[in-house]
Amino acid sequence: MRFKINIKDIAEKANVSTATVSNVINHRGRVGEETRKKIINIIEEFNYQPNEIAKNLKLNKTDSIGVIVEDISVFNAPEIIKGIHAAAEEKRLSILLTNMGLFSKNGNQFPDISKCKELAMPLYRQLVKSQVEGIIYIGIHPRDITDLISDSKIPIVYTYCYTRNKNDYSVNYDDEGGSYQLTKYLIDKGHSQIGLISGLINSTSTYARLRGYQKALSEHLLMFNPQFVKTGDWQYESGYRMTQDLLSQEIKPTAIIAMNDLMAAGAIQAINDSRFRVPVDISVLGFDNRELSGYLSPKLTTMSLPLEEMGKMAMDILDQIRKKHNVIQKKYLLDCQLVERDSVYSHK
Amino acid sequence: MRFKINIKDIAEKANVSTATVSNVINHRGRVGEETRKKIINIIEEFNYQPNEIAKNLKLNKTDSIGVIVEDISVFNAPEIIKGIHAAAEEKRLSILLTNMGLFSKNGNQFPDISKCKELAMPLYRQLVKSQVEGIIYIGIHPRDITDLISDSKIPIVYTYCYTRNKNDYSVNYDDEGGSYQLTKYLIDKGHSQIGLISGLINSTSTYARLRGYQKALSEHLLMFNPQFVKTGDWQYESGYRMTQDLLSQEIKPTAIIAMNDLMAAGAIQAINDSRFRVPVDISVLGFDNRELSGYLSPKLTTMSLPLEEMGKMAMDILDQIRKKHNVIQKKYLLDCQLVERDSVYSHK
DNA sequence: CTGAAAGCGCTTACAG
DNA sequence: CTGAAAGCGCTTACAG
Repeated sequence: MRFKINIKDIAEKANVSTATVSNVINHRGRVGEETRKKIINIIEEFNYQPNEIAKNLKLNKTDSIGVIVEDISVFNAPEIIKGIHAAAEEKRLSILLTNMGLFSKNGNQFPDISKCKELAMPLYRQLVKSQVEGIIYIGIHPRDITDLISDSKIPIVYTYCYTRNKNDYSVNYDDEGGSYQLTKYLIDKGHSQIGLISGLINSTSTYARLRGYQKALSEHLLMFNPQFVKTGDWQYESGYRMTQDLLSQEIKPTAIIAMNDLMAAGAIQAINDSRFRVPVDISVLGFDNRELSGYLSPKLTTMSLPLEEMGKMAMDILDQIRKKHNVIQKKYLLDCQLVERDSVYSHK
Repeated sequence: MRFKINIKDIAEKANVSTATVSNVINHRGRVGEETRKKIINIIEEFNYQPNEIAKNLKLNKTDSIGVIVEDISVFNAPEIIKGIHAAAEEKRLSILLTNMGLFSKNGNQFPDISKCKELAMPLYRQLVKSQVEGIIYIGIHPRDITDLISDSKIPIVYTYCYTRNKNDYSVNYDDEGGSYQLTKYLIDKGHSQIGLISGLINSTSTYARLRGYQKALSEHLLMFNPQFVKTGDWQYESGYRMTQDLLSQEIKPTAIIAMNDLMAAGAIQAINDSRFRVPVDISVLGFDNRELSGYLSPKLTTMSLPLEEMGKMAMDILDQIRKKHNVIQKKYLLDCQLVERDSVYSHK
């Protein structure tokens, strides 16, 4: 006695062939109204659910896509995955999720590409065997991961990371643009002495954000003062220390942009611990719009990353490829959005 | 011309039967060393990956389990999923993840069970069709969801939520114990006037935490003073307001336990905005150990939830059931752990 | 409108 | 040690 009922059982009970049952389930072929009703009833009576595995094998498609996330406990992952799910639901695709646990295993440093490969390939192979029709790879940090997965037979869209390969798809946010917006926002509020606390210098984001900062400055004919740029390491402590540095200088900035919210939290703390106040004496801006930014004192004005949209976009691209539509553009850059809160003072 | 190579292709190229190829792939049956080597070489040459879908159909098992998460962007989800993945990897199981997006669609209120059911059932059915061998259901908030999914043929483990059904499996953290620990910790530091800002009163957690608080008090022969208990709604603002209430009373607490970190953040802010200081005048404790707790000023001492362990445990239980082992215990309660930081003052 | 039959890519009990 | 054949639960082109 089998545990699960199958299409043959239904066919027998209804005194029809499996072909007919299949036709009514899939609303195809012409089936007499009588027969159809009888079959529907039996299906409901036995709560029959067709075996997708068998269907997939026969049809040689799975309507499923794989996701490899470098680390699900890093702040960007849940929102991106959420976007992927929203788009997948719409397209009736299912998601096979795998987690490398890269951050947990390696800390905040980027492991070298070969180490990543070692972690990623087993997951990739597992997804291939499971016949996923596409893969979304979610990076832990925007960076070049060329050749992590070489010449895949199934399409891959990289998000929150990218490759140098012209044929690879990637969707990222506009780091330079976000930083430009932040700087311009400050300039528009009358600031001209703007400090910058950068992330680690081996990071693509750091450079892009630095470019955005310089671009806004030069467009508004403001001098770029290297003294105002301090190198942090993305962590709270470095935001604190670099702010102390900035405050100890002869000429002090009237505003500080930290390249992420964690360092901005450190900056606020350093200022609060000094004789200055945020934002009246010194404004502080963050980047990322992480949860904590809304609970600092004062609440932090920061740049929100289009994470959910990135997930959606990645899924959309995969779907286009799946449908054999021509996807012309390979590299996407989505806009960030300013979140105004209470940490910036207007001098106008 | 097919795109993918299959076992038959390999068999032909090696001049053997598919049975033999299958035997070498699965290390079963006796195959001559010569033949084995020849086949291995061909497999590698063509980078052949067996089709799991076909294997699954034949073997009538999928080695995959489904996860239904009520909302992946709620703070508890990523860590639980991480734990699930860690355990799944070890057991060589794959994860089919689905997201209800409950919070995004409904806000912080608990939607009624019928609304949840409407959202959950399609995901459940999809997982059943995909032949998952078990399901882990991750709640948005600890609560009773009896009958959300009724008499499932495949085993379900509920985590971060539970049912009244004696036969259902669930794994949760010990709310009462956590709250007891927190209160006792304060008492041990010499506090006797301890304020409490609760969550919404329709919440199981709120009651369990209240019980833990009262238990610690009475065990140490301290009076329970209803004036010290204020009802919040889990949000920052309510923590702020309720703390103001507490501060305006004749007898002021020397410490405040907020039932989550968000309200604790509000409490700290309210105290900082008054003539008192944290922690010298008033200590503040949170619950949940969310990321922001480490960036408040002062850094918040709080209760860490065993999220990753919950995920692991849920996966372990499913694996036991899958292996037809007898799983005696149905309901699990995992311990929370105190995270000591800077928001508590010792009066000893 | 309905059914018989082939086949998707595997595995396995059995025969040799 | 190796292979022929059946079968997992579906779908579909074809015949009637």
